[in-house]
Amino acid sequence: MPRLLIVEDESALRRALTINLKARSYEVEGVGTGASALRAAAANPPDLVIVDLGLPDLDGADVIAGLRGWSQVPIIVLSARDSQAQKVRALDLGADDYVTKPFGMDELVARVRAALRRADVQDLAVGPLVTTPSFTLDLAAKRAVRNGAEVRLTPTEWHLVEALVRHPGTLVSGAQLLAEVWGPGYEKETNYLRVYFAQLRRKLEDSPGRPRHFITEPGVGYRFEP
Amino acid sequence: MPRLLIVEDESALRRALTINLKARSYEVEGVGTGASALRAAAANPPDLVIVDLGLPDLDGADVIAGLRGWSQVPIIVLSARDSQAQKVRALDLGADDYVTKPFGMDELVARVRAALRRADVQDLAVGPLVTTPSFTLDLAAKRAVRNGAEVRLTPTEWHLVEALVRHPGTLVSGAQLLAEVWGPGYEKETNYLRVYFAQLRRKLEDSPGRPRHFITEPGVGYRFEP
DNA sequence: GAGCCCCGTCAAGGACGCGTCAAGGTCGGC
DNA sequence: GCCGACCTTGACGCGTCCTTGACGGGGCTC
Repeated sequence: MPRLLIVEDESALRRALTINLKARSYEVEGVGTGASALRAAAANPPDLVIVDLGLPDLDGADVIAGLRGWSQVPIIVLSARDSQAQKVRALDLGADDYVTKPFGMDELVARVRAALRRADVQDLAVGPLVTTPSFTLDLAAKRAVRNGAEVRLTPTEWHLVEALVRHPGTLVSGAQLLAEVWGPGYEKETNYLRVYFAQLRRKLEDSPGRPRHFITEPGVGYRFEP
Repeated sequence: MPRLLIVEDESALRRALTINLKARSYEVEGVGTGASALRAAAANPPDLVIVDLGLPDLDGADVIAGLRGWSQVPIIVLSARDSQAQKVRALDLGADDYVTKPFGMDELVARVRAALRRADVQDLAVGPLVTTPSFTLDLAAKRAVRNGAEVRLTPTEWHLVEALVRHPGTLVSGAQLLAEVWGPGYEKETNYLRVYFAQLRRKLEDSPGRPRHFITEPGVGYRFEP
């Protein structure tokens, strides 16, 4: 479980980040000032640091320089959109990546994962890779591979796969899948599920007629078997 | 790949310099004393030397004099702001350029490049290079080369390339690209992406009709394939 | 064993997204 | 003030994807 250190003075945003990353089972420590960030990093070295460039005491760039003095830990910078110069300087000082505010949570998580992967840190948190004997799915990169060849999935197919794969081994009701992929109000359109699961099985299963991974539980819903 | 020798007693700064210059694929050797600097330069002549004037054993000026006794290697001096006299003396002794502390990394890199160019050292190591079988991109220097010829990209094209290339192999959503290049509020202007990717492909791809590096994932976003 | 329900399959239509081209419009340099 | 480079915007054709309907089969109930 990788440790993250978040340096962000705005407490609302810090809280939101902490909660969201903890929900993805990272270990998270949040601080509000540059000085405490350097102290915290020294006391308990994190696997990755997220730094806001606009801090009250030190400049975010000073934090990066301070860390880079002794540590190779990956650093992701949060920056306002209009501070191009600051951003460049942060990268020059040794930041690994940056995210422009405002940003989506999933985007930030994707960068965190990528940075940890580059740094060769074991990222056990909801790995983007889903593997079965028949195929491999990379949910983050939206890539599917079967027998060494890439398989193209349409957006709706991806959405459906994601909704199902998030609960491996357990059963998901048809209504739940419909509501998640097509939105509330589509709970009755079980047709969609039939059509799309047929396509998914044709694209991913070894013998679409006898699916081994996308399994129908008659009268109840569907189940993903890794 | 030019070799740089860094002479700096403050270990945090020495490390920061080393890491940052290595990141630009220079070969870097760092030492902390004037004596070891002269020894290192004699053992393995560098293409450029960066010297801090405030050293514990020898004065930085002595290092310059020691080098100039037998070598024309370019020398860049790091000096505190208030030591004007020291600075002049260093230049008199044969230093080529100086940078006043505190300095930005990009400034130092610029001087390094300039000094190497003046010294006619092949400076191939210009920053983060992105290479594909069809073309080469130098994001730092904003240069694109295809089939040996330089290709001009407009500012927006560079911005878009940068936003995409930062995640090689993985998918970037259209909204994300739009927000990063054109700013928040432009997430719906998918027109821009179509127009600009068409231009990029025409400028960089071998067969723009069948792009191999700037790939569209229909309904989702775009992907850069190195 | 007949009827019903649920599921899988197939095909056709229409909608949507993408690539392409071309025409204004804006900004900065000469 | 003119010219060129660049950005924005609209229109059009094409291909893909989503939706929808019909059909058939298997299992369960009666």
